[in-house]
Amino acid sequence: MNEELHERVRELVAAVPPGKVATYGDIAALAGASTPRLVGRVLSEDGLDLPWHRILRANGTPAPHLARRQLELLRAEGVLADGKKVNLRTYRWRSNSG
DNA sequence: GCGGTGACGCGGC
DNA sequence: AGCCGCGCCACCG
Repeated sequence: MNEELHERVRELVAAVPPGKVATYGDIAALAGASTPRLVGRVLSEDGLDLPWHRILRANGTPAPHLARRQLELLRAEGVLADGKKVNLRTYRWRSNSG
């Protein structure tokens, strides 16, 4: 595995500011990963020391097994969710042109 | 090398 | 609103 890529992901995830969120696809693209799945894999290994809760799926929903946790932590940062979905148009880190 | 798996994402029905 | 298939790729048995 490319440890550089691994670091890139960590850096990017850590770069997401409080009150904002990013998608796996965004992180993957910025990190240069060929697939967003790699992002999830990295977080599953070292996400413990990262603001992993700021990473959402492309539709604004968190991962099912972390959904409750995700939304709870985001809520503490001011990121409100509609049920299980977060309005990326409002909270997405950069690229929120719309 | 092969098949199954998974913090994903898009298209089709 | 749910279900399926494909692409993608490292990890595991």
